[in-house]
Amino acid sequence: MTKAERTRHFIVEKAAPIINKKGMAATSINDIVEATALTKGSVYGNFESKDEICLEAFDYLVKRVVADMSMAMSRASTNRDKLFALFDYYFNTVAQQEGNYGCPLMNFGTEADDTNPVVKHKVSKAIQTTENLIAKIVKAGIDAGEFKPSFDAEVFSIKAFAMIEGGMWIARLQGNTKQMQVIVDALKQEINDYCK
Amino acid sequence: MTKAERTRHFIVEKAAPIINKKGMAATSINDIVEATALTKGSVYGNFESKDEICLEAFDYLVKRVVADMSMAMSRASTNRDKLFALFDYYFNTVAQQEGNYGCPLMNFGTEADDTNPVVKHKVSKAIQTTENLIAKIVKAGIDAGEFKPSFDAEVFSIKAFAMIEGGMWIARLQGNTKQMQVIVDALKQEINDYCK
DNA sequence: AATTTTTTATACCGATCGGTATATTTTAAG
DNA sequence: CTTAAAATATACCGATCGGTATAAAAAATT
Repeated sequence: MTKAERTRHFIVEKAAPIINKKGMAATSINDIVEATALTKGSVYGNFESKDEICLEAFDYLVKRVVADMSMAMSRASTNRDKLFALFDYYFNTVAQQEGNYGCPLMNFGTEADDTNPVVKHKVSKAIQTTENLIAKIVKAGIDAGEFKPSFDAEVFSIKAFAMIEGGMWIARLQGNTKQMQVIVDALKQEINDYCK
Repeated sequence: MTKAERTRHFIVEKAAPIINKKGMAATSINDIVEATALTKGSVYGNFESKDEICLEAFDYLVKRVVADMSMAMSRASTNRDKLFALFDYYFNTVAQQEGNYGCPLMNFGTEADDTNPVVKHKVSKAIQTTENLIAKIVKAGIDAGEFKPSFDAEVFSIKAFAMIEGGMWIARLQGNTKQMQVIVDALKQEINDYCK
């Protein structure tokens, strides 16, 4: 790992939470310079443009969410518990307000949808990946004889993901997790209803 | 209605869709000057700051959504049909891509949640109002003997609103309404299940 | 250790940002 | 029609924007 690679990574690490919080357009190079305690010349020696930093920051944030989520689910043995762990992960991250600036998919996606086709496409793919992940677990549960075959994996994955993203968005704006709790409980209830 | 009042309204009308599309921070006074074909002096003769324009634009957009939604629901006679009309309204607005830049609550809320407490509070109130509206219709349906008393109005309103906001967000990023259709169908299904 | 290459710091670029002072024009009151 | 008041246009402000040329410093190669 060369010095430049390490510095690139360092810059992304410091910039990502700021961009996730303030938005891409509202985050200035100066914000990043201050956060890294580097200079503008150093930043532009490692990145071609602010846009490139934003793209890498997005990838970094998504990778971290995926890693944390996988970690949380890995401890579960049944498919039911995997889904529960997934929902709990989302609930817990949004519940801990400290240093949590919301789901990067939501933040980057909402800003990019009418202005930044590259980011928009990245978010779109991440949405599909997450939904597929949920559907896959449901299907595995059906195959394992854990869930009833009438459990519609596609429909549930769409409903669950939309509800979780919507719920996290509401929780952040309301400043509490009351409604997110209702949503997670309802999703768990639906899973239990389809358990044999 | 004085000239100034008319001009204020005119500016808000022209600025609102731009702010909803690009975001508050990314929309410049120059964007508004161009859209209105006025001059900067004229704009600042009618508004104290860009912030004030953003606030009025938000109010304007929300009022329009509420008006359109009420109109769509007014044609329904039963509470079931009112809920159906509400869901169809959201589906139809997100389905018409032309000139639709997404739900103002979603756009303003996501940008404001970590940066603009005033807008954040406005969005928070609007979320509560919309959820209460849904819950109220469900309760009215129960009272009218239309729905089973086991239909939990609070839980349903939270689930439905989160799912619709999440669904519209997904539809805009994916560029199609496939998943929003699944969501609306699922919500209608749930209502029908609670119909007597 | 010497030298070449890479990385970082300084100083600056034109453009644009939100906002304002003031002159001109338009509107409304008498 | 006159005139006072309100609204609009012009020209400008300092600050900040993203980005760059170049010099100084640090790292890597020999």
